[in-house]
Amino acid sequence: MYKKCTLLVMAYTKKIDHQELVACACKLVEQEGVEALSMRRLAQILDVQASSLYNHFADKSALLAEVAERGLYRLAEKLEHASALARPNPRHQIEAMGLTYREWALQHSHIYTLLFMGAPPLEGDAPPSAAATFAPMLAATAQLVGEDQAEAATQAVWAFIHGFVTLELTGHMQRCLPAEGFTLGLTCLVQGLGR
Amino acid sequence: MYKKCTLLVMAYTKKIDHQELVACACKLVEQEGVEALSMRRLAQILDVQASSLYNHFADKSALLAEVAERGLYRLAEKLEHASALARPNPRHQIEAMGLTYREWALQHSHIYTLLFMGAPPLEGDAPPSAAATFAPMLAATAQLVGEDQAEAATQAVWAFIHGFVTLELTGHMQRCLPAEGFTLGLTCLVQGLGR
DNA sequence: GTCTATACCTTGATAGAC
DNA sequence: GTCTATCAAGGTATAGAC
Repeated sequence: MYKKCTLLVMAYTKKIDHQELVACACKLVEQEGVEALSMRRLAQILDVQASSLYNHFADKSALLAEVAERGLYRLAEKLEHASALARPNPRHQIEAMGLTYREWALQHSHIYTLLFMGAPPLEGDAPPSAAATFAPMLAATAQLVGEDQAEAATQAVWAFIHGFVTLELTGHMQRCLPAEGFTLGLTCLVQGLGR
Repeated sequence: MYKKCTLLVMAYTKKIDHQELVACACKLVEQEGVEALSMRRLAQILDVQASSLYNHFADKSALLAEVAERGLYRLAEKLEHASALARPNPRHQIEAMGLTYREWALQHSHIYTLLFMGAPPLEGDAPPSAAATFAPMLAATAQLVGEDQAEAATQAVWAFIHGFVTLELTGHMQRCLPAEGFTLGLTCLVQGLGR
């Protein structure tokens, strides 16, 4: 009797923790990609009805934004760490960040795709955690080419790394061992920038 | 009477020309992107029922492959032309191809997205028109760094250009004038490769 | 070769009971 | 906060009449 009563009282009470929800969404995206993340699928994993999810965020895009931000912070941490290890030589820092960036992107391909291969960033023009991601690269390039050209140099280095990674991820660069072109290009680019 | 008879005879006869169909699909993708290309939409534009389209290709992916191949040939033509104009200096050729590539990609953003930002190429590992696209770049890099490193150098240059273009197309590089970082990076990369 | 009609799937999101 | 039930779209593809 008491048990039954307890169960009835327990019905329709909190089952979802927000952090757990986002973590689950991250995991799903990381393993199967953005297109695998549907309300129904996510609800099924959390053992909940799809409509219940809407009590925890406005719509799907809000959830995806949280997933993306989490990923971006992870990447930023890695880059900062790599840069710190290679200090104080800016060339070494840039090359180290490049290798780290590529490694992370290949290991978290679906998250990376969500971050940089999809639609433009949701917010106006200044993502919240984006600044932290590029800060170490900006610092290193500033040391290498001066403050004036730091932004352009960062763009160039980022473009190269991002381009290489995305070509690998989309399967457009399977011939020959890709790492060769990567290190060659990164070295040459840094060399060219540094004079 | 005769008129009516003629109309009846004309009914259920050929309305779709294959070339026209592909051209229409190209136009639609070029203007509104791949996701805008649905069987219903395409049929509506051609003033035909959606099911009729299946008499002209097996499925949607076959149609998309035709659209992509057409675009790739267009790009290949542009690159070949740009390279020819800048001969015989390989550095000038590479830089010219880079500028042309970027220009074409930005002008045909949706086609470019279809070509290089989506799933891996459909065929096993050797696209038909891909070779033609990269031939001039391979020739120029071979002249610059030798046959041995030509492939790696081509990968590096391609990665840079592709990366820059895709970051522009996805809106991840709107701050500051992007062309600055592009020419800077391309010049430095070519410079670094050529010694 | 085109037509009508439809089967069958997916998705995001909402209303109202509890 | 969760539930059931449902809406409103959208997609690819097929069967069979003409």
